[in-house]
Parts: sequence; C-alpha cells; structure tokens
Amino acid sequence: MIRLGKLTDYGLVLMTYIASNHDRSLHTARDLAVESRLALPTVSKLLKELLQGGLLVSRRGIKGGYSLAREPREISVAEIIAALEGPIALTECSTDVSGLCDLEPCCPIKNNQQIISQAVGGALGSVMLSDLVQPLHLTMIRDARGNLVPTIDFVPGRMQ
Amino acid sequence: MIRLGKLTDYGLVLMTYIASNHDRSLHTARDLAVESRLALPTVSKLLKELLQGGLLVSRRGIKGGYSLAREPREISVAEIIAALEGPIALTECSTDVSGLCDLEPCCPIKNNQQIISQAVGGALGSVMLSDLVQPLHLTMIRDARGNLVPTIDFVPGRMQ
DNA sequence: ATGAAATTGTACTGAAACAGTTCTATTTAG
DNA sequence: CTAAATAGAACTGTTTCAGTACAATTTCAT
Repeated sequence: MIRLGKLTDYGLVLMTYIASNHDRSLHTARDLAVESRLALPTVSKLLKELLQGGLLVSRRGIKGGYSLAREPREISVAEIIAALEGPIALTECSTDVSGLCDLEPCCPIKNNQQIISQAVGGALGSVMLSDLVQPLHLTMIRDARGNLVPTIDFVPGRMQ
Repeated sequence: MIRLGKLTDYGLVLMTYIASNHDRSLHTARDLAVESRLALPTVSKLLKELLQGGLLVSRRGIKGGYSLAREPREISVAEIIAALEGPIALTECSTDVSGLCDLEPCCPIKNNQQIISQAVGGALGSVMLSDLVQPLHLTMIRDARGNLVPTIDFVPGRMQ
C-alpha cells in the first residue's frame, strides 16, 4: 500500500484539531497531546515540522502556543504531507535531484513517474483542511467522559 | 514524501516495457531483466506478483513467458500499485480491518483518511498504462550518446 | 531581575519494513 | 529425457522510521 508515515497521520490529526478550534486562543503542545491522546514529545516534534513548513505560527514563552498560519480553506492536505514527509514524489526519480539513479541517462519512465506524481499531488492538493474539519464538527460531539462520539451520518463534502 | 517502494517502481518499468511491445510474442523474465537492466531474480519476483494480481498471463515451460492480461488502456496504474503493494491506503486506519488502532472507537479522522485515500486512489485509477507508454514513444528519442532526449513538448493526455 | 512555562534544536535507540538473493518444485517444448 | 522457463517459499542484511530524551532559547508574570 502507499504508505503515509504514522507521524504524518498524527500530523493530520493535530492540524484537524487546531483547525476545528481555529478561533480559539493558541494551542499548546501539551493540550494537543492530551486531546489527541498522543505522547507529548511526538506532538512537539510534529508541531515543529509543521511550523517550519509554514503551516503554523508559534508564540514562544509562557502563554505561548501554535495556531494556523492561514485559514483552513487555504491549507491543502498536500501541503501538510509535504511539510512532514518532504516533497510529494513517489520515487527518488520523480524529484529533480539527479545522480540518484544509475539508470538515469536512459531511464525510460522518468516522465511517466512525473505524470503519476502529478496526479497524486493534484488529488491531495484539492483536498483542503477545511474539508477534513467540517464533517468532524457536524458528526462528532464530546460525551460526558470526554470521548468523541459520532452523532450524524457522514456527510460527504466535495468528495463523492 | 509519499514513497512508493523501489520494487513497485521497477514493476511500473516492466509493465511499460511489456505494454510497449504488446503485440510481440511472450516476454521472458530473462529478456525483461536485460532490457530493464534489473537483476533477474528481482524481475522474476515482480512478474510473479503482477501475475497474481491478474495483470499478466503466463505460459510455463520452454518458450514460455508473460504477456498482458488486458489491453494497456484497461490497466490502471492503481491496479499495478495495488498488485505490488496491496490495497491503496495511506494508513492502517484507512483499511476496513479493525482492531489495529487503539484509538479506533473514538478516532476523529477515520472518515477523513478515507477521503484522502479515495482522492489518491481516484487519481491513480485514472492514469492508465497506455498513458505511460504513449508519451514515451512519441516524445523521446535516443541520441548519439545513448541518452534519451525529449523531442516534442510534453503532451498531456487525460492529465492536466 | 528571577523563575516558570513554553517552544526550538539535536542526538540517540529499538523495532519494523524493505530490497534483494537463494533454493527448490513444477511445467513444457523438442 | 533434458533444457528452459515459470511458481513458490524462505532467508538476510540494510535502511528507514517511530519514539524518546536532553539541552537551549524565549517570554510572561511576579
């Protein structure tokens, strides 16, 4: 299967959490760790990378925290993945870095791989963070024990 | 980056080779290994998997070999990848197998991951093997030094 | 100023996945 | 019956990844 690292998966969770309370004040790594039930060092590491990718803005010191750099509508899933896993390319050959493949001078499918990468990148670029958040808000509520439980059936947004 | 295993990459190369000479007689693993400059055991392994995935048909014994099970137009890149890497899913949570994630009962983004996987799967499902073969034949020639050089600007097929 | 709370950066380690190989069995044409 | 090919199973070294730990820096509050 086309694997997206677990950490990237967690990163999507975190971004969804932040986006779902975008208006609220800054989110600390500690709070997000509790909400997402992930280990704090892991959350901290991910937030750092998302910050470096320009998807979050941070405020240091006490009362610091993270918040989205842009509106959820303006952040694509492709950007989140790229921030955590590097440029979206299916193989080394798809990148523009040369010298990695000894078949490069006569590689018959370099263009093809770019086609494929472009298809995947386009698909991920058309799914926005807001597309992930909306169904969350409409279908999930927090119960007495603090667990999120579904309340309404899944309503597809722009996806079929 | 979203990584597709090297072997899957090689598999795409092999399928492209076979498709580019689809009319010709059967292709032996040995011939394909020479043409693709890959090790024979590797090629053999890949062809076996592609066979099991229903993308190739084989003939055993001397004068045996492999050929496409369907026309290049009818074989999608998604199928090739699925044959070599299993079902296209970005994380374990995206599959329908349950019990893999301890957050499952209250996982807030299970639906979202299905959205993403669906987007990627759809993109890969719309790129056909014939889309990979045609531009290769039309736009590349081999120059004096044996390098493949583009001769015509990239002509997008169904891709934008 | 000083301390607490937060982000930022670097480095390490155990585990899991992957690439690639090797060996053996089976089939088929001559 | 033999050579040539596919079919299947098992093994191993390498690499990558997840997760952790620790030290440095910044900032608000007292």
